[in-house]
Amino acid sequence: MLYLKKYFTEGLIQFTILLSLIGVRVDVDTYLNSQLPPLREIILGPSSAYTQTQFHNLRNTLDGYGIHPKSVDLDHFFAIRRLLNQVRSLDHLRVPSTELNAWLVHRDPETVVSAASQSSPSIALDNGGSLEDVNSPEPSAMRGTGSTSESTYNLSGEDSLGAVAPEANQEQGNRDSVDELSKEDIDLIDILWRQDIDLGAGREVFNYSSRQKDGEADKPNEANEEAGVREEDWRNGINLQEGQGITLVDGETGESIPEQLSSLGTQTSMSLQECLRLLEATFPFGEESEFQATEADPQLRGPAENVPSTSQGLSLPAPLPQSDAPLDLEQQWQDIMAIMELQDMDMNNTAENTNLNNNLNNTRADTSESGTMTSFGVPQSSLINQDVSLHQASLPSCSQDLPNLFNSELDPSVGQRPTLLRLSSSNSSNINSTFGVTNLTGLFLPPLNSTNNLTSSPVLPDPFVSLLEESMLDEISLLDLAMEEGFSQAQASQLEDELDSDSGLSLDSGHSPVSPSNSETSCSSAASSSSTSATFSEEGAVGYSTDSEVATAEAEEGAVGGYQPEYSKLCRMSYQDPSHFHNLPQLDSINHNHTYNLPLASSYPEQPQLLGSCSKKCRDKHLQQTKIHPPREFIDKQSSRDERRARAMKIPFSNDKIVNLPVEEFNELLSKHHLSEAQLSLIRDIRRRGKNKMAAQNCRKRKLDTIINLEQGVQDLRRDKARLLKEKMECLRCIRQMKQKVQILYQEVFSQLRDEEGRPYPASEYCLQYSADGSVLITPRSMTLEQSRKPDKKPKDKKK
DNA sequence: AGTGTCTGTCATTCT
DNA sequence: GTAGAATGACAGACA
Repeated sequence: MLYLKKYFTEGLIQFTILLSLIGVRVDVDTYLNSQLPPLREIILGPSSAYTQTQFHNLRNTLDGYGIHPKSVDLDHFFAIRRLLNQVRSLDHLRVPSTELNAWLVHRDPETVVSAASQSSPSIALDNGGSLEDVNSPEPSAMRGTGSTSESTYNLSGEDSLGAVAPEANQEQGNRDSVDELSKEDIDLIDILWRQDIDLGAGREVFNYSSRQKDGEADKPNEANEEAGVREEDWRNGINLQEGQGITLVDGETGESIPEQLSSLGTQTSMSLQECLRLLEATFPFGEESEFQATEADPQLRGPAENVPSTSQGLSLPAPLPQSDAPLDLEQQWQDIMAIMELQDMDMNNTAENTNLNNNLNNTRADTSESGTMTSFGVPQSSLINQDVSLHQASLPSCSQDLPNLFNSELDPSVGQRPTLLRLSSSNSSNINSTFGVTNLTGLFLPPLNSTNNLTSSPVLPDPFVSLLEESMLDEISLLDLAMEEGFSQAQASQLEDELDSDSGLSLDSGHSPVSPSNSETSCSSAASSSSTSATFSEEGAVGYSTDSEVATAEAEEGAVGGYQPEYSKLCRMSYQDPSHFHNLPQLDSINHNHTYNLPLASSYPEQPQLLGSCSKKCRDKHLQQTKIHPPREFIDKQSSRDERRARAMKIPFSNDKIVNLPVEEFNELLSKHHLSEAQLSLIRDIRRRGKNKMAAQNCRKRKLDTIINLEQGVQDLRRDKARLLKEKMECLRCIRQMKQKVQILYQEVFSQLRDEEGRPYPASEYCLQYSADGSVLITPRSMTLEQSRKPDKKPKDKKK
């Protein structure tokens, strides 16, 4: 059933995408500002970001059930996680992967092509992955958007967001009354707004709630005809809001207000908001300002230009300087990964259970704390697995609206909402290929984009863009992150294939940390092989052996028969301490014998301990073997080739002594015994080979240690890099804020300046100049800084 | 049958 | 000069 729905939904989404591609714009974003809470709840869940749910803790405390009774996906997620933890408790990394592909499909409200309405409820889609949930199913908060488009909060009264795929099993639950929830959410938002007012947040943050509160009578889904009017109104508001320096006409009251100030919203600090209010009261931003961002990002505006705009002739400035240059999406993604990884390391060093979603959430949380960055507000535990595949069908104006979506209006919505976003490693390439640039930047820099609407100067660099431009996380970063974050084996391997690692080291190619291959496996396999290799034909003596004697000796060994070299190897391998590599899951599957300096199997008295360190299966095998064969034969089986040669040559001391005795003692030992030349030669060969064997083992161990250390160094460097990137983002953000403040103050000062006749100075002819002593001078633009001051300029002290 | 891994061994260099 | 360590290269066993 789910599959049927999936495919059906896929068809719908593809159809919607097709519509958007041929110019029939399906634009959701224009709804976001006025209708945001419902839509937001559709996408991310009910507005409860301010509610302190214990959602985050549930992931760790519960076994996955009962987190959110309305969310089937969440239950599924926790069930997966529970199973995952169980599996991990077995020291196996097995990550069941759910896959989600979120498609952002926009439609043009004017060209009423409701993708959802034209298609049937169950939207099936996805070429690569299954669109399981875009809306992050919240039955109470959303209404089976897949079931009917009109049911989705009646966004504009007549059409709604299409192409949102629901969970099939939530359709019924999603048919709940949206009106009730909308109202509840409105009330909740209003309450929260009041709280935030107390905390100093501006009302601008809650445009929607204020709107709803002011006109609570006209709920979104009450009357379509009213909604049509209101839709037009808020479109005005939006577009004016987006316009730079354009006086905003309130959509409902018709008042001319500098609404664009409000677009700063939450991303500005309180002082800045106060400043904005001051500006709001002082001047209407009616004239062109030199600070206004004049050109929209071509990438962002491009689609909008090709499509009938909803702005009723008003421009969509969208000053997003970060998009001026085409971004390397892969770099973006890798940088994001790096930051996530950093935060993951910061929050949980053990971090075996952390996943990418947690990282995402951590990132969001951090940025939310920082106040001006993104504030996704997605519950940390709500994001389940690691695979997010956001397929963006069209993004005409998403870059402008998406910020708002994820900004203040979105924050409160996601507290309870299990947005099941997953980063699919299998779709990692899809992410790169299908992620719109604006999508990423909009996701992670929404507030900044919004502030750009007001006063951002074009020269202001977007921190994230510059960050992304400069940060080049290597492929190993992504791959290792995927491995560390618990990607499934298939996903990781696929990711690895995609990354086309050129590393000559194949530490983990054969085995995966997920694979249940451990020392026990090797032991058991060796044991099984030993049982099958009952007859073993010893190879001829090689090397320095003295040949005839040895040949005869080995002929005798053949008479003994049944030599099983696996057995000694097996038992010696049991000495290895796998915990040594537990911190490196990539190395878990390497079952080398790192007990290089331990006594070899030739030291017979140690065999019980050797076997004692074997696994149970190994010991059982050993007992069985000892029952069958006499001890002498067993000793032969435990012997190495040199030992057997030594025995054949009747060397009167053990190979252990031959190899490990100091030179003086060794020579003394040789002098004590009357040995033939062949025996002496064999002894020296045995000693040489034994020494070299240990040397080779040590050499390999050193190699491995070197690799481990290098890997650790890479991790450290990656962590440092991510930290530095984060710091850079913060710095850039602060710089941007400061510039904005300066610009605002500039405009405030400039707007209040009057010449002798009481007329304001035209901004096109005059500008303010700052002097070193803090004073501000107004000078004609034609004059350079070095030119003499004009006689009519008015120095004015500037307060900050 | 082909391939990758592990291990032992040899050759060589260096200490 | 010898012993031994270190290491690259090779081959056999094995999965």
